[in-house]
Amino acid sequence: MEKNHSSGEWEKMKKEINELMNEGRDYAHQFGSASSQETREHLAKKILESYHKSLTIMNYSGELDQVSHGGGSPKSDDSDQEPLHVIKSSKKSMPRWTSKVRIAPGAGIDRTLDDGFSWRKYGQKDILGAKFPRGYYRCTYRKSQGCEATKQVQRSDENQMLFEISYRGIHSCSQAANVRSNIPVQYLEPNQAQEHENLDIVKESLDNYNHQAHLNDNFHYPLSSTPNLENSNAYMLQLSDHNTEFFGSTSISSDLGTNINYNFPASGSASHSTSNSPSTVPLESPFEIYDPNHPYGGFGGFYS
DNA sequence: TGTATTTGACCTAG
DNA sequence: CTAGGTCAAATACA
Repeated sequence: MEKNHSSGEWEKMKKEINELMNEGRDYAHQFGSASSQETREHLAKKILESYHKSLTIMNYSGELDQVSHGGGSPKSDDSDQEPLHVIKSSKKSMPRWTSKVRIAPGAGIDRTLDDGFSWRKYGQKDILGAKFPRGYYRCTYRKSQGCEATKQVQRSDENQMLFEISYRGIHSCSQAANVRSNIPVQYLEPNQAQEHENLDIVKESLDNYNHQAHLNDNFHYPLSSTPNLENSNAYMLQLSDHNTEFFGSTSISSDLGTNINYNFPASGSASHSTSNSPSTVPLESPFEIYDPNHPYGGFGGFYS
């Protein structure tokens, strides 16, 4: 993707965005240790505000020149999609966010990685520099309902109990209505690398974002329009209505320590979440630690 | 027998 | 050319 902004302008924006993001991160951090519901709600609002401002800046950031959705998805893969209207829903422009999921000693992987949706594995790939292969999953209902959602599951190198799950695309299948919170709720640990990574993504998506925001002058930020951000998914759905690329990052942590017998990826136990339980995110899962009902939890410091 | 997973080949962006 | 992402035939499983 090309960057269309003058470097001066971009630097300025970058700085502001960075500050706002940091602010949001701090709030998110506090959020993690907040005891009272009230405080958490307050912090959640602050978090949203910070990111709202960031988005506003991005939105404001200037004219967009030519669309460059050259990226697009390579394969005929997308061709089974209905014809697009204004903006092609390229893979790159799909909403994307990442969850870090840590498996708890007692909980099985299946459970831990079960986000309530049904996924079918369609590939696995060794990733350069990563000890473990990355698993590629797509929604089971892709064919029957044309659901484009996909996810990638990557086990962390250092911490074998940690999985990074990248989601892409919004579920348009019938499950979407049933699954309440497919995004684990947690705060993001302050992390330099993560910050940089996120900033890069901000940068990368900026053009796309601006362009699309431009096309949708009346961009409604869900902050006010969604009285109850029941979950981040709802949030994403809204954004996706505007074809806005954004990303987020949440990280789940829990106490752990022991090894558990796990055979990702070979045995495919990674995430065969045959959706029987949309209401999962069970109590014994690590997710419980961070009140899954909390409206804003999913922002975990970085959403984009 | 139908559905899901595995896995090597293939495709494309960078 | 390489690495990441996807396809699709073969295989496993219920």
